[in-house]
Amino acid sequence: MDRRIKKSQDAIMNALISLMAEKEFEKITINEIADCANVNRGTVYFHYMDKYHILDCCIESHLEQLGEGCFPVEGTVAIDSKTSLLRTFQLMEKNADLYTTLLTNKGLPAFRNRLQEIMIEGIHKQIVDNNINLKVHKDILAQFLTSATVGVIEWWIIGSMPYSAEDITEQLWTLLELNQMIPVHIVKID
Amino acid sequence: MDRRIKKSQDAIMNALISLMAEKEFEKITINEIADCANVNRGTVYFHYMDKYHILDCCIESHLEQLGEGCFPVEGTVAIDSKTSLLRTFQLMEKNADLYTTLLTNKGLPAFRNRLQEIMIEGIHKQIVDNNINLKVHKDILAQFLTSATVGVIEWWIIGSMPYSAEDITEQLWTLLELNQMIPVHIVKID
DNA sequence: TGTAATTTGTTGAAAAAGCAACAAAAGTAA
DNA sequence: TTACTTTTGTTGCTTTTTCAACAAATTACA
Repeated sequence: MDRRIKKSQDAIMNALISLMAEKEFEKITINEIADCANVNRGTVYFHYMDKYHILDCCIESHLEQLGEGCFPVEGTVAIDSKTSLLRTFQLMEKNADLYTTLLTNKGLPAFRNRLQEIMIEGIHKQIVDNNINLKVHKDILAQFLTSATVGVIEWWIIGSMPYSAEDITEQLWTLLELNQMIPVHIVKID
Repeated sequence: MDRRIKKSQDAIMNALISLMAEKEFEKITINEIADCANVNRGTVYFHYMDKYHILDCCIESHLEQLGEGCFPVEGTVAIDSKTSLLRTFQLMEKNADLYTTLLTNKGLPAFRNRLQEIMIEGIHKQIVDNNINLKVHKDILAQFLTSATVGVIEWWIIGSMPYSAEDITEQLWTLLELNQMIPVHIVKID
């Protein structure tokens, strides 16, 4: 890719993020974004339809980075191993400001939703791979586990990471394991 | 000025400085500079003749900034007041890494020389303005005072600023005052 | 020494970015 | 509401930047 494209897009997306840290997304104008990115307004329109499009690309870009950094399996942010989960927490810890902004800006569950969407793909595979004999429907369990996980992640990052990445991983992993096992135990007891 | 020009030039000059912090100027190639600046090699040649030209521009640019930040009188880096001197030390303290690099890179007295050149202009005016009745020729005194001052600045910045900007200013100012007075006293004693 | 690998300048064509100007839309305030 | 200001998209044109390719010069090294 032409290095000018990457430079401009990076500048524009970073500008949006840094503006979102200061003010509500709806109150941000294309002019401000262009100024903050030190880029001509025309350049913004050259790459993006509107600010919602920029936000989408921001989210995808950072989810992609999160995926690359944390998971060998491409295209999925899944909980397919304990160390993957740990790496996820560590990467979010490192860019806490960024993710806090993406998660807390008023009236914008976009990032949260996308994170959950992608995670649910991964967890489906995970459940299949583990060949767990379930009494609970797979889709229900998947929804249950991803909601729980995303919820914990969100709570942890917004609350200024009250535990270390290692601790939170350990605790969450225990819960995830427990919840994947419960159906098996029930079967055994029967 | 087209914002692309400023962006490219800034990137290229910063690249040179950061490379100079790592290795000898003579061993730096245009390729490295372009890579480090994240700019096409052609862009470097579009703005500069060669790496010496880049270095010149770096030096001028930072001397200009030093002048703007420190002296109301434009175009001169002069010791025309105690607070000006203090501001000079403070600005250099703030960008100590940069100035250390410019002053210490092997076999490159370019910055030092330019600093002295500019300072000598200012000190000439200073001497005239003060209407000091001198037994010593003006040009000799100017050379004497600028050499001394630049020497102290260089020693201070390279030696990791062993005194605060305030302290070094106070001490140096005392010496400068003394040396401008000496001829006067001699006259009086006579 | 001689050969290979880098670096250097330069070129031309294509893409991106800049800028100014514009009408339309949206927001503000009297 | 009406005026006024700002923002929004869009357009045409210019400049900068990129990229790839090239021969010449320099450097590395066997």
